Amino acid sequence: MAKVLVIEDERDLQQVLTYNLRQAGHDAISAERGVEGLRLARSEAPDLVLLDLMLPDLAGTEVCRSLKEDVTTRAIPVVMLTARGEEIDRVVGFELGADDYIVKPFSVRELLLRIQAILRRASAPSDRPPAEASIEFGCLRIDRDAHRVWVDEHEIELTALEFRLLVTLYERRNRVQTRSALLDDVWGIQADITTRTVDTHVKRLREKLEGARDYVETVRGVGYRFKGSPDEASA
Amino acid sequence: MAKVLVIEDERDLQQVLTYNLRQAGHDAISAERGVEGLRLARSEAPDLVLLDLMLPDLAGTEVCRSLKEDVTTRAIPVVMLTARGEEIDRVVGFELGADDYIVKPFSVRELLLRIQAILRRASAPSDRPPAEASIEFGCLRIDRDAHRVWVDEHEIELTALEFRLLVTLYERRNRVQTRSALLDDVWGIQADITTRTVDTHVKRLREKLEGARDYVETVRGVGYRFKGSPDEASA
DNA sequence: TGTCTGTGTGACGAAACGGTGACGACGTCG
DNA sequence: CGACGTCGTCACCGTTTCGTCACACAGACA
Repeated sequence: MAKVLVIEDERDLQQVLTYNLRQAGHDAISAERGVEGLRLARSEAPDLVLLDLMLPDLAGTEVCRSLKEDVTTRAIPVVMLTARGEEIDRVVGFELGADDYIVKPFSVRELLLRIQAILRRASAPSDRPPAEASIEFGCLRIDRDAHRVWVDEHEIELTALEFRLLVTLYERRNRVQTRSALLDDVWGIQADITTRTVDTHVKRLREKLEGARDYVETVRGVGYRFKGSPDEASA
Repeated sequence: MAKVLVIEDERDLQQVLTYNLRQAGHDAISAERGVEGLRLARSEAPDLVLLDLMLPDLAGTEVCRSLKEDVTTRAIPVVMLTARGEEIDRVVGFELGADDYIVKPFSVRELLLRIQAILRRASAPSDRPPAEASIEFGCLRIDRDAHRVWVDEHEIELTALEFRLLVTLYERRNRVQTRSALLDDVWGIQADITTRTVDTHVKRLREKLEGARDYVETVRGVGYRFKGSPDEASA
C-alpha cells in the first residue's frame, strides 16, 4: 500500500511496528539512528515516516526539523512517537512540522488507523481541495495560516484546541464524527481522555461561534456533524 | 455448522462449552493447554478459537499472538474469555488480534450468539460490495456518513438505533432477518433483550418511513425483510 | 366460523444522552 | 509570587430514547 520508514532504536518496538505495518499491507523499512533515518528518507522516498523522539544520536526533533527543511523530504508526512514521560507540548511537535503525534504506550490498531488516515489525506489531495488556507462559509470565515476566525465580519478568539476542533469538523462537513474519531483527530490519540471532554469543548466552541453556532450539529447517540450548505449536502 | 477449538484448562467450563457448542450444531474440539491448543489450531484448522486468558503453561495472550503470527492460523477468528478480575484493557485484546472478547461469567446463549455473529462476519466478507456511502432506493435516500435519511426528497429524523436497523435491513435486502439476527447486528451483543423489542422498533421505523414503509416487510413466523426492487429480487 | 399463534400498537417507567456550569490542575506571563 | 487562561473532569438536570408490557388485531388452519 505505502512505504513507511520507521526510525526507532528500541529493537522490540521496531519489530512490532514493521511487523504490523507489513501485516497491514505496507512496505516497511527501518533505521535505528537518526542520521541513518535521514539518509533512508532521502534515498528511499517513503510515503510516511514514523519517528521516535528518543534516539541515541540525534534528537527526534532534530530529525524532524531536518526532514522538513530538505526539499526532497519536506512533503513526507511525519508521525512522532513519544514516551509518556517525555510529553512534549503537543504544539511543539506540530510546530516542527510533524503531521501527527502518538504517545506510548499506544495501541497498534490505533496507530495503523492513524497512518491510514494520514496517507489518505496525503495521497488524495485531488478529490478534496488540499485544505484551503482561507475558508469562507456562510457567516463564518477561517484563516488557517493565521489561526484566526471571524463570524459576521467580527473576529472571535478561539483557543488552539477549539480551532483544531472547528477545522476538523469543517473539513469533514456533512459527515458525522464520533467522539472517538474527534479524539483521534483533534486531541491526537490519547485514549486517556473522557469522551465527555469532547462535549465540553463543543459547548465552548459553540459559545464562541455565536451566530454560527448552528453549524455544529449534534447527532444524538452518534457524534457531531458540521452542517454543510444545503446545496453541498444534496450533492 | 462450524468447527470450534476450545482452549480452556478448567475442566468444568470446558465441558460446558463443548457441550453447548455441539448442542448448537457446531463441531467442538478442545485443548487444556496453550501449546496443545496451538498444535490443534494448525492441524485441525478450526473456524474459530475460544481462548481462555488464564492457562497453566502459556498465557492466553501469548497463544493469541502465536495464532496471529502463524500464516496457517492467522485468519482464524479468536474469541477471548477473561475473568472479571483480570480485566485487560479491551484495546490490548484487540491489539493482539482477538476478534471478540467476553468477560466471565457470561451466559452461554450470549457466547453462542457472539460466535454466530463472528462466523457470519468472517464467512462472507467479499460477496458484498464494501457498503456504499450514499444509498438511493426508490423514494428512499440514505446518507451513511451524514447519518441522514430522506423519503421523497423530505428528510426524516431517525434515532441512532432506527438508523442502524434500517441500514442493516437494507444491506441484507431480499433476505429475511430473524429477530435474533437483528439483535446481533443492530443491538450488538446484548442478549438480555426481548425479541419483541425488535417488533417495537420496526414499528417505530415504519412510522417514520411514511411512504417508504412498505419496504420493510414482515415475514410471519420468521422475521423481517427489506423488499428490494423487483429486478433485484429476481436476480 | 372459532381458535390459536404471531404481530401491530400505544402507553409507561427507566435509563441513557447531551448541555451546562463549576471546579481544580497545570502552565504561562507579568 | 499571584493572576490569568486553558483544559479535563464531574455532577446535575431536562429531554430523548429505549425496553417492556398488555391488549388489539390479523393470518393460518381446521
